[in-house]
Amino acid sequence: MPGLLVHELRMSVPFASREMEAVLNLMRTADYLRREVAELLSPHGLSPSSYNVLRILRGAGTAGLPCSEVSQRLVTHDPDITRLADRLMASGWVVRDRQPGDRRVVVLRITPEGSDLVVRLDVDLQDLHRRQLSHLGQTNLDMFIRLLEQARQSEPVTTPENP
Amino acid sequence: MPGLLVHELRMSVPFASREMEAVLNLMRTADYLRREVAELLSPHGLSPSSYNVLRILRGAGTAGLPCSEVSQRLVTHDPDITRLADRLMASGWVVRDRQPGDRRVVVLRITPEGSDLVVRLDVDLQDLHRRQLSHLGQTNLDMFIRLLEQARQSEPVTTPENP
DNA sequence: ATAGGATAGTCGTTTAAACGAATATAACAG
DNA sequence: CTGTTATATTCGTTTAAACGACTATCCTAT
Repeated sequence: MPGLLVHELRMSVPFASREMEAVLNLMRTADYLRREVAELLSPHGLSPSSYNVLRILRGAGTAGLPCSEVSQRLVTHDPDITRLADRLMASGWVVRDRQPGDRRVVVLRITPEGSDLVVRLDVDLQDLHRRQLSHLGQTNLDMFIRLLEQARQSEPVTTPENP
Repeated sequence: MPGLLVHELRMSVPFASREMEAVLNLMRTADYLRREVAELLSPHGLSPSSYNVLRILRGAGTAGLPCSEVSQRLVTHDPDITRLADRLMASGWVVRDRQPGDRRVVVLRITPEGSDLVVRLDVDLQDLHRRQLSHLGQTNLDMFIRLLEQARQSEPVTTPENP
C-alpha cells in the first residue's frame, strides 16, 4: 500500500527510500502543527520561539537565566537570543540585567506581566495540543514520543573538522 | 521514566501533558533533521524549499507544472512561489512560460542543468536520510511513518468561519 | 456582449532568520 | 603583570518568510 504522503503530494513515483519518506513526513507534520501553534500565538504578538523563551524564563523563576542558557534550552535552535529578547523587552514581558559576578553574561528575567501571559496561553496551548494529537491514543502517543527521541540519535556527520 | 526531551531542555518541571511532549519532540526532531538537510543543500545555493520545487518539477518532466500545482505539492507550505521561482530562474535551473490556453497560469519547467543538479543531490540526500534514520530499523520506520501520517489527521479548528 | 465574481500570479512592505564580524570581559600561562 | 585565548553577547548585512493589496485573465449568468 502506498503511503498517505505519496497521495498528498500527488507523487507520480514513490519515495526512493523508506527513510526519505519518514523525513518528509516529519517535515510536513511539523510544519502543519507549528502553523497552528503560530496562529494561536500571533494575536498576542508572539512567535513559537519567543513564547518558548517566556516559558523557559517562567521555569527559571525570579533568578532568571543567562542568554546562553536560554539558547540551549530552546526547542528549536535560534542563534540570536539578543534580538528575540529585544522584542520581549519592548513588550514588557522580560527584563535584562548584567550578572554581578561575570559582567559578560546577561541575565534574562520574566516580568509579572510576562508570567501572566504565559499562564493564560498555556491553557490554550494545552487544548490545542490535545486536539492535535489525542486521537492517537495513549499507547500510540507513547510510541510516537519514543520514536521521535530515537530519531534524534543519529550518527553525527564525519568531516575533516569532526573526525 | 522521564523522557529524553525533559533532560535535553533541562526542564525543572515535566511536561503538562503527553500531547505537548509529543508536539515539542516533533518540532525539535524536525528542526534537527531539517538543519542537516539545509547544510547539505546550501553550498549549491538551494534551500529545502527550492530543492523541493526542483524535485517536483523533475517529476513533472518536460510538460512542466503551473505555479499553483507546485505550491500544493510542496512538503511545507510556501505562499510565494513567485519569488522562489525567481531565484531558481536566476540560477538557470527553471524556466517560466505562460500557458497558451489560459494566460493566467504560469508554467514552470526544469532545465537540463536543473535536472542534472537534482539527480546529483538526490544521491547525497539518500545517504543523509539513511544516516539520519536507518538506525531505527525497518519495523520502527514503518511505525514512525504511520504515526506521522496519523498525526496530521487531527480535527480541524472550529471557528465562526469554519462551522 | 458584459458586469460580477472567481482564479492565478505578482509585488510592496514588514518582520524575522542566517551568518559572520565585532566588542567586552574573563581566565590563564609565563 | 601582560599578552593570548576563550567566552558571552551584540550588531551589520544579506536573505528569506508572512501578510495583504493589486493586476490580469477567465468564467458565467443574464
